[in-house]
Amino acid sequence: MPALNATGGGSASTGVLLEKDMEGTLECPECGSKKIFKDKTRGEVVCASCGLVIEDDMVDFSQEWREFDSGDSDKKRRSGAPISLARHDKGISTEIGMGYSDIFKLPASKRPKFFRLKKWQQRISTATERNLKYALAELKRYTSFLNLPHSVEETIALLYRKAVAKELVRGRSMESVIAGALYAACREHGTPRTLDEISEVSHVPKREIGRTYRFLARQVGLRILPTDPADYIPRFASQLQLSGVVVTKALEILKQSKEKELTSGRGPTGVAAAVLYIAAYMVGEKRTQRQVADIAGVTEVTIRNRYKELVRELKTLTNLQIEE
DNA sequence: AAGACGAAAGTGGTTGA
DNA sequence: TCAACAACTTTCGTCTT
Repeated sequence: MPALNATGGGSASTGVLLEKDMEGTLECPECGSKKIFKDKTRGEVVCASCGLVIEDDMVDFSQEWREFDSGDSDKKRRSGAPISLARHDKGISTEIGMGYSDIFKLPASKRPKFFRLKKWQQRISTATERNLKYALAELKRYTSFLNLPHSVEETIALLYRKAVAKELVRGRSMESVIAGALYAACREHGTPRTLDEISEVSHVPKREIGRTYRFLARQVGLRILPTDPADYIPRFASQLQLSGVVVTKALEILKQSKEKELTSGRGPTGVAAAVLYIAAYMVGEKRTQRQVADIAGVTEVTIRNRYKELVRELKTLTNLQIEE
């Protein structure tokens, strides 16, 4: 008879039934019973019928309890920041001597020891760890410069970790791998950045980023889909200080041109630029071809070519000349 | 004077033999 | 590996507003 509160079913029971999403997923390897309890105070998962401890040392991710003042926060808060892939240690390691305040809490005689510890901690970290630390700091710089959300940053970090694990970084500059991962992740998230933009922050040539990106995508098994011009439109529009009306109009035109197969095989930025140019013109917030071209990273000629095709093929636009 | 237009030649990347 | 190819760029002269 195991001494287990949960089996007793009595008042002293600290056992709780498994949470909904875990229900039925576990089965006692001893007696086959599906009645599994999670004992949060002990940090154990146990079988209700035979008492076997199926799992111990489980991590409790839940918040302790509510805090009402700063005193409470000291006493009760114990779970730190969430783990993040975008930090080299996932945000959970201890670093000796962060900041300066600690030094002055020590008596002068202990200070040399403090510095020695700090130095040795830096020395013993492995090469990959140091690499990751540096790489992710660099990544942070890129994402903040490009205004990318944290979710994208996490994806990039994950991709980069995969690349490191597969030794894909070898023979390539670290920057180019980050840049490639960034390009891939942005496309995955529907928040694409142009190669030009990425090239600018990373100082990696465009063709290098493209090459690394394709290589990465193949090795890690990402599906490569052509970028949708629609993903560029809101961002370009805001950079050109165009209203939402223009965006709506632009997306509408884009939809029509997709149906006419006018977008396939064309550079997505060029299409986005042309569609925006037309939409702005129609709504009465005209921008010059030069302005749109600069933002989109294409030339005026490309915009002209795209928009000539659009005007020729789309009935809704053929009266554009008449409107002038 | 600035913007739009279009022709022509050049560039970098993809594709298929 | 190489040539063919389409998309895109660069450059430049002309036209329009």
